[in-house]
Amino acid sequence: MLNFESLEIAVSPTEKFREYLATKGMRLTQERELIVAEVFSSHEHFDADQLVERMKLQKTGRRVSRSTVYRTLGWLEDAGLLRKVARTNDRDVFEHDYGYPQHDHFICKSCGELFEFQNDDIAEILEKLADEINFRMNEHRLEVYGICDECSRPPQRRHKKLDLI
Amino acid sequence: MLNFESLEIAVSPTEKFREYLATKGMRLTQERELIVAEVFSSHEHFDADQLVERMKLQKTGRRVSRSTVYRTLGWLEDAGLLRKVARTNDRDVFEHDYGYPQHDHFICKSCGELFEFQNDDIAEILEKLADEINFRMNEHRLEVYGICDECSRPPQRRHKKLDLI
DNA sequence: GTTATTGCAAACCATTTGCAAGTGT
DNA sequence: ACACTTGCAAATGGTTTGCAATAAC
Repeated sequence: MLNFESLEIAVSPTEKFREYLATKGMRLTQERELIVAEVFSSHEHFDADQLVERMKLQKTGRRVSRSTVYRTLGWLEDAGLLRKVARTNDRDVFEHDYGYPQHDHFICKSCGELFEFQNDDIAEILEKLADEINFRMNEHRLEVYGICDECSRPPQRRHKKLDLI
Repeated sequence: MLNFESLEIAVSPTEKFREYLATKGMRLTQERELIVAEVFSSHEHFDADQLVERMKLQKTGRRVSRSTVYRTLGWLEDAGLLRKVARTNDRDVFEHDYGYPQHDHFICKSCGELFEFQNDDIAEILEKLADEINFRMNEHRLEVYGICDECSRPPQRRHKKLDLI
């Protein structure tokens, strides 16, 4: 029996989304396809508003409304293509959750920058702890707050993205 | 030289809040005192709305407005007495962050229940990782999602608090 | 043709804020 | 008198939703 699990990256995000939509009797419309394309054109974290802006910049004549962006983000999350990673400036921040390894974030309280890191030991510890209370662990979100290298340096040019993000 | 760090639990939450307020030229009013008392009367997690309700139930004639509750929550957070632990049903969820050991949570996606756990190894691993990128770590938030023991049992009576919280 | 989808504008809702009246010193 | 606070009502701002027009099959 073939192990399709290991093949998942072989399917493009768009294709995976089409499959998800199919299970809901929904269609992969032009708008949805444009959104998936834009979302997966970069690995950067983003929020709904930023995505709306990026959609406006697309050369395609097709305009995508804010409502459609919001609705589609929800489905992309359901489909396992995106996940919310944090909340910055009162906005949900998304990142790719497909074809992208599990990881967590250091978040600079000064500039708001996110730094990804990956560590298997933590997941292992969690498995063990979950087991003790018979908790069926699915996933986790780990945000580590502090001050990043750049921001902890003497007064000089530094990040200042807190209200830009 | 005395180590005051280790004495912090000796000061009551109210007293600590008074000290914080003093540094800001602010007063510990009756309203604020009632709120701190209510907040620290139980170790349960809560959101602003729940606290507003609890304030209404207090036998004191003194009524505390929603605005005051919100404002005070912010200062309690600043003062290090409370911290936001999660977001449930679009609301910020708070818990004690004073005289209470660092811990994290298992969150049941079925019933919404939070289960606390405590593990030093994780913090240790984080310290090491933070060090590698020269990140000055202050604190972290770890939420582990999954299904709790009770909810993973066969169809029977079970938690159903998702929209009650 | 029928059913899903879009964009718009309005609704929602937790949280914040302006401000006049109130309170403590 | 003075400076900080409160409660109210209104504003904010991200996100959601109702609905008539539109597009996909």
